Amino acid sequence: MNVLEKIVGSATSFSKSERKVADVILANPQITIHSSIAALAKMADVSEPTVNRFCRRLDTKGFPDFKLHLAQSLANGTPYVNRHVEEEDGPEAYTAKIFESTMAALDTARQHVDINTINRAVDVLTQAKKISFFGLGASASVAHDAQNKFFRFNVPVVCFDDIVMQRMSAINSSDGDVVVCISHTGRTKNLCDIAAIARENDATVIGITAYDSPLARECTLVLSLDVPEDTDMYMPMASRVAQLVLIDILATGFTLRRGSKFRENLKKVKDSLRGSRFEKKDFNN
Amino acid sequence: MNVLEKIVGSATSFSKSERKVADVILANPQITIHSSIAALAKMADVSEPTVNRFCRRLDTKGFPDFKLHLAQSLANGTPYVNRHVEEEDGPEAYTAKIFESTMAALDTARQHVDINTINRAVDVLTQAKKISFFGLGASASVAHDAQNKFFRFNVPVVCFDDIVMQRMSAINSSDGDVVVCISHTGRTKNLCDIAAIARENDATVIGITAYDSPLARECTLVLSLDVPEDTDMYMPMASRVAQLVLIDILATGFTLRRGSKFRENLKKVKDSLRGSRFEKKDFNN
DNA sequence: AGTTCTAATGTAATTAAATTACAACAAATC
DNA sequence: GATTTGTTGTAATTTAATTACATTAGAACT
Repeated sequence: MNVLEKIVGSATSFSKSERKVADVILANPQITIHSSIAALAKMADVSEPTVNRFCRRLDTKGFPDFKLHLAQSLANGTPYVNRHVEEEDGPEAYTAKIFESTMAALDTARQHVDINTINRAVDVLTQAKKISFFGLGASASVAHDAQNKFFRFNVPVVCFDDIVMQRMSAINSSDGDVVVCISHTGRTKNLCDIAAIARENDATVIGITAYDSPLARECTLVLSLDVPEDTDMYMPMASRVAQLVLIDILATGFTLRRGSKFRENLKKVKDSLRGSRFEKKDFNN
Repeated sequence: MNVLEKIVGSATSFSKSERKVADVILANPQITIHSSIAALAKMADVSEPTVNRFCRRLDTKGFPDFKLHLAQSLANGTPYVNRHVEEEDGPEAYTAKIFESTMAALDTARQHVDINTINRAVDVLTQAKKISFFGLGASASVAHDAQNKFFRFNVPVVCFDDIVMQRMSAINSSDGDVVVCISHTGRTKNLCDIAAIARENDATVIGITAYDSPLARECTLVLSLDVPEDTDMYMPMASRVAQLVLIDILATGFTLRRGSKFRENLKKVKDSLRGSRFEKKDFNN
């Protein structure tokens, strides 16, 4: 919890003089961080030790330390806020807002994601005989992306964005196979069925979906992101970015688990593209 | 520009002792902000005034002021330097690093993106008779995602991740058609060809690619993101997230341009999914 | 209402920290 | 090799923050 919030939060437990200090700080936080304890004391019309005591009450070591925390609060506060796009926004406004709310979403995702589950998912994936990525609608592109990452690892990977193929694939799965079901809401009936079928056939099912959703119930392992989606636009935006980052994390975990020798393989995959590309030097003349 | 970046940036202009100070600070920024000038001087094995001069060189009022700036830099959570995944990172470390470097990438993308071009791209897209999204490899999933967004707008949209189809589609394009080519490097030969073909057939070609790349040359409009990609993992990660956000921005711009009546259409598309989903109430009992 | 106790606040002294002025030194130039 | 310029450190000074203690205000109890 940042200091500014803490000041507001513990407002009731302040004494009269501490109140005065709090008010001055909240009114001019930016000035506060560049003031000495004497200047602030004068502004709040209290003595210097009162300011010092105020700082200590907020679990800081003293005034300088308090300023440090305050500075951090101020820096943190502004950047990543979830701002909604409004009807009258111009290109500048909506561009900024979408970038910022996406970053905000990633920030909350980072805080909510369960490292332990990620680790277990990586475990499961590294030991998989075959990995299947299933997604529908907007999540289909996430599934494709996942396939694009994991096929580089020289593991059998498939990706289906079609219920019929998914269903057939699920029925054919067996012990040692891993099925990754991707769905933001976790309420798509067909995908729930498919997860159930895969599990009945002894596959390990990893869900990249909402915690406490019907799909989550069907999964062996649930990777939940808890990203607040801006539904004003009726399109999945931030949630899908978070899903992709999660895929990146799983893929990274995978490569790290495999060790450095394996990483050379990845380079080979990348190098294989050379022929199909313009080299930088070709272009610079 | 934040202090950490500034330290890295002005690395060359430092003297020998200042270098020592910079190294110590970059290595333990968190410790630095809680140290006195004496402690830091000792760590860097220099005198106190040297540290002070170092602070002043970075346009701060002195050491305490420098610590304030440093605290703010750190607070942003965003990466400074060396947020790359290391061999020995555990799940906690690599998860944090990937989230942070992705957010950092979005932040730089936001700063570099040209609003004017975005606006023109939205113009072009709203007036398109048909929109085609082309991508190969990792960019294919971005193209799919774009299709998933734009088809909701009731405009003819196609998406191909296959050079043959792309080529045929490009040849058949005509005045009023918009082709969006997606490629991080902008050096994929086949895609450059396809962009050229589309333009020869009077289509407007929008490139989501690197500025100053062969592909960029072939495009009518270039949306450049300038995201520094961490190539350690040999996989496109941050760049692709930035591309997706850009797609979100274009889609949002599109809906805003079309006005509020149009937005009701979007809701209808979303509502159409209802039958295929578990309702929240169904699940809660 | 008066007394006593406790908590809150301020004053003054102390300590710690940062900055300045200046001297010594190293490296570069003539 | 001398001189100049720039860099670094030592010691003195100044400034800021903290502590110890005294005072006051307010609450609780007689």
